[in-house]
Amino acid sequence: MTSRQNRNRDRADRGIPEATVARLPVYLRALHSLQERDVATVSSEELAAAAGVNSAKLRKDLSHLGSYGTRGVGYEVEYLVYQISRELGLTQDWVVAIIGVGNLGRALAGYGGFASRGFRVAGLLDADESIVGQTISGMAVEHIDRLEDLIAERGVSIAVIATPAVAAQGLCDRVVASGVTSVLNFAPVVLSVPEGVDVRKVDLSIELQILAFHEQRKAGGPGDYEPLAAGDEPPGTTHYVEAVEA
Amino acid sequence: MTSRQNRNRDRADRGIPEATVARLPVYLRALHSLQERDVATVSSEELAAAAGVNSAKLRKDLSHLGSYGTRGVGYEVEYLVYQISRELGLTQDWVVAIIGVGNLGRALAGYGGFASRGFRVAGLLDADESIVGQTISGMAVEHIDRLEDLIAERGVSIAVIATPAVAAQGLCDRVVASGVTSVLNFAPVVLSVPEGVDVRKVDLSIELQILAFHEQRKAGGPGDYEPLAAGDEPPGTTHYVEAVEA
DNA sequence: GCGACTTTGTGCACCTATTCACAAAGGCTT
DNA sequence: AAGCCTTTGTGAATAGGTGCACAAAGTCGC
Repeated sequence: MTSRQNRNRDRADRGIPEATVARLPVYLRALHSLQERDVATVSSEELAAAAGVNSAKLRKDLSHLGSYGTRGVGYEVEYLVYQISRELGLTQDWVVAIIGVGNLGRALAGYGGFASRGFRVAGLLDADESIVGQTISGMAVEHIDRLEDLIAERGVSIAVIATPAVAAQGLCDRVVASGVTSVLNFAPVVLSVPEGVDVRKVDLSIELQILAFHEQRKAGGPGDYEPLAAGDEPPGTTHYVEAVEA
Repeated sequence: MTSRQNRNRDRADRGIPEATVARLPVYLRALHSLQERDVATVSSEELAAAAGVNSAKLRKDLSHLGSYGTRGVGYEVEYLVYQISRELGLTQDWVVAIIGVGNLGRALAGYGGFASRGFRVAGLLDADESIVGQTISGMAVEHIDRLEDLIAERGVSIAVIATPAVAAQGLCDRVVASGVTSVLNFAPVVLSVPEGVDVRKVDLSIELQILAFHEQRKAGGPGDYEPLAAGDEPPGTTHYVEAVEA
């Protein structure tokens, strides 16, 4: 029934679940690492272990792309790499601009994982005159005034915002006004954008806070020792605030 | 029924959904920003807008902590800040070690969002002799050999791994062996840890890949133009691989 | 002190995601 | 060429998360 000829049509093309999309890059990385070790074939069990998920989930995820496995054998690594890459859109080049060249921007500019997966950094921009003109990872930092020109000239399709929080929304607006519809935001603010623009957020401190929550739970949880009897505290007293505010 | 005296007991203490936990830090940030503007009271509608979620979700999330709002009025900002901080465990100090002092490690070391939310960076470690001894954000970089000592001496409870991929698992093992049960991993690998240890992953390139997927969908999606007739490709041919491998 | 108005907290229905468990499929051995 | 063995792909059950819509609760003006 599923001959190799019509596999592409068999997959439910327009409906890959978001949760699956978020895991595909993880599978892809595991597959690349298998490729480096010259592994030609992998079972769902092995690949799932390498990706840190359970094997049923992996198989269901892959089944959304089509039937790329062989029963009794497993998946052909190379073929699967191609199919996932294609589904994620990594077989084409994406032009990225990095806005804000502080430590984080520098880390991003030098991150090998971008270039090797179809992402080409075409511009580094900053507002700080003392940074503009510097060469970072072989690329000159340009002034933020040139943002709109640069997006248009170089065909930027993804903007990475790595600026302080206060600057982020304004820059996001400019970027969106220039036609960019995908933004990766590292600034600790919620960006508001018009319909049709995708924003993904990476927040360093949120992850730490989630860890702290679980760590606290392991140690007994809040309320067990009641650091101060908060429930009896009349609102308006302020002394508890200094515990969390720098 | 819910007098202020027994609010703490009213909340369903041991069952805060994971999805809620992940949003609490976002609410907290929005609340801090309201505090700075001297706003004393906020409705679920307003706070939800500031946090970028819908108001029913916000109310349900907060209801998991207890009943901290007043019908007809809203939530008292200061009180809510305290309750969320306490639930997340931010009223106590967390001692953090940053392992790997490349650009990313530096960015993390200098990130203000840590210090101001109960996270104290107590050590910066690296294996590179030319980095050891340097002062980053007012703190001397120490040699990775001192990892175990340092964790024990300073009571490190959270380890942040910001090293190249190859080094990450080995360092993670050492950190876990020293008793750390919370790890924040920036290296692009899946870390395996024993039961009881929490790992959270932040992956810069995965987020970009997810954006690329959606960007591609906006432009018509894969399969619409069929860059090459992949379904008809016999497995074993390799020319498509160079499209995705650096 | 009362009624109108606002806003919370939540029951319910829906949707998405996860996991189990197994029939169907394919390869390999004899 | 037949049967055994492995592993996929997926139906069905379960769990988890979201959002609507509204009753309950509380404030504020008069």
